[in-house]
Amino acid sequence: MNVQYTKNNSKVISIFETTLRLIKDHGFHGTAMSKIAQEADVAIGTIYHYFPSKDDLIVSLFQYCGDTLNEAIFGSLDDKLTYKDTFFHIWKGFVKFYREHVEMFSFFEQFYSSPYYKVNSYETNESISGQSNILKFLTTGINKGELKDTNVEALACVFFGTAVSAIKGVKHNKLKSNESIEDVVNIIWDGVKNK
Amino acid sequence: MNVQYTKNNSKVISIFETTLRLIKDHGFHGTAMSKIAQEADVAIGTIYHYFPSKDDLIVSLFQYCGDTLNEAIFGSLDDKLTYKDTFFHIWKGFVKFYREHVEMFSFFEQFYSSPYYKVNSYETNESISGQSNILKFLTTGINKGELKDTNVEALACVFFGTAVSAIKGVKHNKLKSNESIEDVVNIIWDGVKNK
Amino acid sequence: MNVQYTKNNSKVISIFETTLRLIKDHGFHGTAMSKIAQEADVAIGTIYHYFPSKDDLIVSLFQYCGDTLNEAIFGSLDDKLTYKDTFFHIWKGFVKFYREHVEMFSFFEQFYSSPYYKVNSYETNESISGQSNILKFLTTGINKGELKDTNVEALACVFFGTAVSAIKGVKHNKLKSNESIEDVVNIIWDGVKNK
Amino acid sequence: MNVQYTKNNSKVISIFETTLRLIKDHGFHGTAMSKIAQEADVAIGTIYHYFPSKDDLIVSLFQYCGDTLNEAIFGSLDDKLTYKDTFFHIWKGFVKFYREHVEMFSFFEQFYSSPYYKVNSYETNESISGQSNILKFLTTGINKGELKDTNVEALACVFFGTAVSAIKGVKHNKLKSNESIEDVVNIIWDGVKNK
DNA sequence: CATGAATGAGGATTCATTCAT
DNA sequence: GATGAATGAATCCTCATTCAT
Repeated sequence: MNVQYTKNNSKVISIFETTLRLIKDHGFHGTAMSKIAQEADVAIGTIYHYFPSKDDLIVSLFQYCGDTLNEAIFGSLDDKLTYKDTFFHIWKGFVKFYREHVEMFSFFEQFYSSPYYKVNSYETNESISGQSNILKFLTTGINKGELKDTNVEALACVFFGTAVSAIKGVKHNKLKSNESIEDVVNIIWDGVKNK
Repeated sequence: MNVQYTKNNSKVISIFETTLRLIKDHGFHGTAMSKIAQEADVAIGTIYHYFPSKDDLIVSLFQYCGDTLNEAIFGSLDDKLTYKDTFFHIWKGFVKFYREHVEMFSFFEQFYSSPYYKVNSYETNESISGQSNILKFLTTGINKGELKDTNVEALACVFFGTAVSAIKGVKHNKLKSNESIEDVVNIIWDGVKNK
Repeated sequence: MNVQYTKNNSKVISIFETTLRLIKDHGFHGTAMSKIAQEADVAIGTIYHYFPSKDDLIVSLFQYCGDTLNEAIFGSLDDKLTYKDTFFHIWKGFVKFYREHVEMFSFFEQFYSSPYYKVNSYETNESISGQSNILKFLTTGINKGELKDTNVEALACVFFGTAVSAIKGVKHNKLKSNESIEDVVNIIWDGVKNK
Repeated sequence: MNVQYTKNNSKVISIFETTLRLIKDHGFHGTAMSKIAQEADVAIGTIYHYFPSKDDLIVSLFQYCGDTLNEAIFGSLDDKLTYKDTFFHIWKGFVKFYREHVEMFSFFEQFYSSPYYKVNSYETNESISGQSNILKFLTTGINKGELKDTNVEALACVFFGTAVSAIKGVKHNKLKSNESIEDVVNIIWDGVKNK
């Protein structure tokens, strides 16, 4: 199914959101198609009208979440900020987004650690979940001399790794305050910055 | 099931290892009990003789993996190393362990992002997967003035987040060399160290 | 499942009748859902479409049998008969019904002596299996001075006990003729009648 | 297994009593051999040492219960009582016995309405559960002119039917007092007595 | 487009029974 | 005699998917 559909079709949106919610609570395989239909208040046949299979629904949902994420983080960048401020803005935007969209975080987590991930090619996923945008941003940082002159992938590893870990920390109540989160960005900025 | 059992019972070990391998390739729910039995070369009933249910098997497996991990990482610490060297040793030990036990990494990933995680209490999991040991180590670092005087949880977040991310990077072929991994530790050490 | 369904759905009827037959021959637990599906010529899933579980099927079947029984016995009462004649009519109707619906008798016998019975409340069962109708009839008899002025429950005990016993007698070939059955009613009528 | 064993073997007795209790609460098929072993505090192998199969255990248990019943009711008859008094004594003995041995009543109920019953021949059962003794007693009554000159089977039907029904009545709390039970015997005596 | 009854392969679990110690 | 680990056939139930209306 083309994701464009999404924006104009309330049934599809309802299916997406319901699926997201159910997956968060019961996992992929604890979420039956019939349950989705029931909770989204559509007929099972309707889901199959839009999505050829459950796998297809999951993958489309992955697209849907990726779009939402990209929109939220890169849709609001301010050109006038310094590189450092942009770095902080993006990293915190990441964390903020997932704190506000727990189901999506949960979905991504499960998606990446499931066999679904293997089906789609790596590159595809990258662009979907905002990774390629960030890789570009980090490369720029190296070129401008703002970041250490190392392997971008190492920087990306630090960037994403800590972000994901921070979100989990919040989720499981280890990182309790916004302050703690601020601590984390400060630490990694000290790690990645040049000199 | 008592984990002690584990070490002296070849059938249980066989069940554990087989399950680990199957879960890595097919996910939790893609791994049928009958398949485990078949591949572990025991009868289905035998599995149920040791584990009341599939859930129970999974949770016991979690314990088993945690024990193995702890043994591997904290069983070989050298008292004479400097704090920094120990920091590098542990972080790299983490990454090394999972590179050598891909099935366990895969298992943990799925476990934490699944509903199973909710069953066990948070503290339990912490001690199992070596987290509490590392928290202690980081606290020591703060007290000795080796690490920044911030929230330990923030440091832990950086420590684990990057380690996990590095392992994934290796797994998905983004971080290709040992060098890249070295880059990551260097970056975070610069981030967490005092001054 | 709503029993109303029953009367207009040939699949449900087929499931009911098949189950009744199989239970008579092989008992509750000797009757596998798959067997029912097979013999009723529906898919297993279809049974589960109408009944959430085997237990639920059994309980619904209990309702179905109760309805059939009530209809048969109380659907054909003649107002003009004397009390005594009505007494004989009902008692014999009871016996006749079960002689003609052996599977239902067998089912009830098993149902009442099984743990299923405990699930439903006592009153419910009473009305289902025609007991409350008969209690009313006996009470009327006492008030009219046709029956002994004792505890209704004692009368009911005699009424049902002998009827059930007579049916079993026929079933196991002890009571061989209609005459013998007639003997039984005569005996109890002498026992319950006033003076 | 020969029932004689029974009287001198505490393990067998324990198995019997445990089985009886479990069957009362969970039914035949809700009572697993392993559960019996557990609760009777013997090994599964031990049960199979005494009884070749579960069926065999059930049938032996049937014998055991029958023996206990016969002993209780016919072991204490007083020759000097009148026929009527003996009639009352036996009928009430029946009811009393089962009130005091609910598990046995429950067991018999289930046994008779289950496929086990069909395995054993009719005559066998009769003698076991005290039926043949009572048939003799009723025949005597006819010959002496104490009872109506009808089919013995009809009398037996009334005798057993009401007794069983009375026990159930007590069990399910319909017949609340001893008085009510007395009412029942009085009613049937009026029904069966001569003239 | 939308519906939901019907399907049946597949999976978790139970439990009577065996047998080596 | 007694034990209990091991077995695997049999069972209940789930759920993705189809298709006639």
